[in-house]
Amino acid sequence: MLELNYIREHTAEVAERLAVKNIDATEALQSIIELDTKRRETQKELDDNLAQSNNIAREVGNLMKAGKASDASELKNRVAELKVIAKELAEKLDFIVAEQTQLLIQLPNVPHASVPKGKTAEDNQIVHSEGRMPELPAGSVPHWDLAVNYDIIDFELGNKVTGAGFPFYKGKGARLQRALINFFLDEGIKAGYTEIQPPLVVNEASGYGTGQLPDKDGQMYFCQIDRLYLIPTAEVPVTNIYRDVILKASQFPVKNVAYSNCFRREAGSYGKDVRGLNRLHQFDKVEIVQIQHPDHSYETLEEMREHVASLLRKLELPFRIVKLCGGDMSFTSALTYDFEVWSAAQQKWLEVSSVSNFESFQANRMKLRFKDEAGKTRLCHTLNGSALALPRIVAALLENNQTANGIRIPAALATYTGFDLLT
RNA sequence: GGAGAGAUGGCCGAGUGGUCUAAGGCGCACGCCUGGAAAGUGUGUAUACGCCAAAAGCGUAUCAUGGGUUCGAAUCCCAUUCUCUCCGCCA
Repeated sequence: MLELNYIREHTAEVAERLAVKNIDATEALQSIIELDTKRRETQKELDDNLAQSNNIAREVGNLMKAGKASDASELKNRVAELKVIAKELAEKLDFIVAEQTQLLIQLPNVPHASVPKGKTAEDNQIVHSEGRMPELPAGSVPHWDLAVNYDIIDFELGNKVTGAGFPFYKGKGARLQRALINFFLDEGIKAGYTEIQPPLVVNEASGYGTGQLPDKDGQMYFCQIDRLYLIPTAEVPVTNIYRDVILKASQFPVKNVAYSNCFRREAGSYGKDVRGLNRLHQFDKVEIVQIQHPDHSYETLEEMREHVASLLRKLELPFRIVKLCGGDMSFTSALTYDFEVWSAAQQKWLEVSSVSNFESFQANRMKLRFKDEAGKTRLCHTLNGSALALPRIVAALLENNQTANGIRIPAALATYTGFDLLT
């Protein structure tokens, strides 16, 4: 949620920057500001009314104590009158605030000044490329075939037991999953992150805190009877640790790394993009989250970007980094780098990580603040990134490293799998 | 799931209808004292919104959350959430 004061003081600028995300917010912003004026007027009236009531109640108390109860009845009536007005004002205020919040909560984050204009992924900026795209031997196949040939991932079984998008990992496939999770976590810990094991379901307040609600309501699995959501990413429980928290400036940067299953309904997805591991309803991901002083969040974004790059380097995967254009960015982000690995058999780039700075957008929703040097309470900046999401990494590892003798496992990972050739 | 008890400021804890912007203690910050430190001592110590050009100041709200009773609620009533104890079930 954007900060109200900022909107009030930089209305034109906010509208301009939201236009980069292809959002015409002029009308919404206008309404928000009009509502804000009304809100303040109404609150002033209400506060004054309540102040009068409080004063009279105090007088009544004094009269009672002085034994002049009869003198108080006039005053009691006066408060009764004030109360009628107060009730109306309170209802009016609630209504205005609800309307304003509704508008505010639907407004996306403004993109950073460096974000390129654009509508779709086509307009994203490639900012870095690295690694060699392998020439695959004749007879090479995509990972969904390798999964069957080596009996390591069973999609059919997933269909039977649960449904599409919930595969079983078996034998060395399961071992490979576990190896990747441990590798990613260990690398995170080495980089100074504290490991967290979060709950896999969250309540409504947490969904709002990180911005999944109300924007992505239909994309999360929902457990009706307990009103809990299955997490689409560990970002949600981990960032919400800091909901309603006031940090000390000395605690920056807060660095957490968490492995979790992620659940996504992916409503509306179809076609060949969902083949094999390309898009699943349940998948594994290690997520890094940082909370930082507003003055340093962009340095932190670069640091996180470098961390993710180092992981891909160690996995010997060719990758590129793209800076997302306004139209392709998420609702909550101010600046996002996507990481894509080259999937040699599919002959395409697969997104494996998204590293974002949310500035104060999430912090404002969550009331995540800190005391600055002057003792003033201010909003923190939050950042997160996948480091990394497993399925597409597995797809690329299997495809890129297939040989006549088996699938080669990169050295950094072989320590964890216990084998350097998957046969 | 059943029965009972409870939820107060960063923490502990007092407070069962009016002076509660909540006693007392701990912690923390700053000062005094000291050669320095400890001890001692003094002062301060929440959040949000609003009024104000701004600071100071003032107003309103907040004692788990949401309603209600009352001129007046931390205190009484109702609902919800959470915690603890006992019983049941159970990885």
